[in-house]
Amino acid sequence: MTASKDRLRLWLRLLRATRYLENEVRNRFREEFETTLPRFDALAALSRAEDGLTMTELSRALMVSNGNVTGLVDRLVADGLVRRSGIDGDRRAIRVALTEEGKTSFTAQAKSHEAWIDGLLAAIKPQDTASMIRLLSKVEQAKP
Amino acid sequence: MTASKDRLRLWLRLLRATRYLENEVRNRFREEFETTLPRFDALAALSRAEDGLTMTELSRALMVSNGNVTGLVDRLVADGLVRRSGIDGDRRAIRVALTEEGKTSFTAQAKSHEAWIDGLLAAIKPQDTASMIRLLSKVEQAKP
DNA sequence: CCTATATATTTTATGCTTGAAATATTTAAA
DNA sequence: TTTAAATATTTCAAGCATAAAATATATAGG
Repeated sequence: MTASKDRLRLWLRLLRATRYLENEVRNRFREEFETTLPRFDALAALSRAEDGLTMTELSRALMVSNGNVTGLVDRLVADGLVRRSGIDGDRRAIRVALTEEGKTSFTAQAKSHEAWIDGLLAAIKPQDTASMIRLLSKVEQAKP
Repeated sequence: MTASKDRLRLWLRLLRATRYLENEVRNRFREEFETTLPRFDALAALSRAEDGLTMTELSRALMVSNGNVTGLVDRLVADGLVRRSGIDGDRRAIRVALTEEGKTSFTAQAKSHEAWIDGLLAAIKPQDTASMIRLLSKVEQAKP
C-alpha cells in the first residue's frame, strides 16, 4: 500500500527534522550557556509549575524514565538551579522546584531559545506553522 | 510577536510527537527483536548503500557524532550483523557493510517497523500525510 | 490490625551520545 | 622532499537514557 509507504516517509522526515533542530539547539545551548537540552527542558517544565513537580510528574512531563530524572535533578541540584523538598502527607514523594538562581537562568535561556527557534523555522510561513501544529496534535491524539 | 510564539509551539509539538513515536517504536524493537532504534537506523542506512558506507558517511546519514558510530558498529560487528573492511587507496577510511545475517535481520525488522508506523500514524489522513512531508521538508531546506 | 497491592523514588547495569583530544594517513604547499 | 593542513577514525570522560530490581511508604481489603 502506498499510504503505508507515505506514512513511513513522514516518520523519517519527522525524525530528520527533529534531529536537525535538536543538534542546532544543543550546540547553541552549549556555546552560549554551557548547558544541555535535557537540563533546559527540565527547567522549562518546572517553570510552568508554580509549586514544583514530583519526580514522577517531571518524568512524565519530559517523557523520559523515572531513573533518568533522578540523575538529571541530582546535577541541577548540585548546580543550585533546583531544590528538592518533602511533601506533606506522603513521605514517598519529593517536590522539585526551581531556586531563584534557577528561575533567573531559565528566563535568560528561554529568551534565547525562542529566538533560535524563530530563526530556524523562519522559512515556515505562519499559516503553515498553524497547519503543522494541528496535524502534529493528531499524532498524539491517536495514542491508544 | 505571535508568529515567534507559534513557531515555538510548533517546535514543542514536533519534539513531543517525535518522542512519543520514538518511545513506542523503541519498546516494540526491544520486545519483538531485542534490539534498539539506533541499531535499526544503522542497518537501514547500510541497507540503502550497495557497497556499504565509510564511518564518516554513516555518521552523517544518522546525524550523530563520529565517536558514536564507532561504538555502535563495534556492537553490530560483535553480533555478526555488520562487517568492517579496508578501502583501496585510503588506509584511513573503513568500509562498513551488512553481512548476510545483517541483511536478513534488517529485512524482518523493516517489515514490522513499517507496520508499526502505519498503525501509529493511522489517524493521519493520506492527504495530511502528504502535507506534513512537504512542510517538514521545508525545515531542513532552510538550513543555512 | 495485618497483609497484599499499589505508588514514588533510587539504584544498577548497560547502551547511546556528545565534544574534545589523540592517532594515523592523505593532500597540498613551500 | 619536507612540512603543514586536512581528513578519517578511535579513544576518553562525562552526561543522557533505558529497563529491571530494590527500597520505602501508602492504601485497601479482610
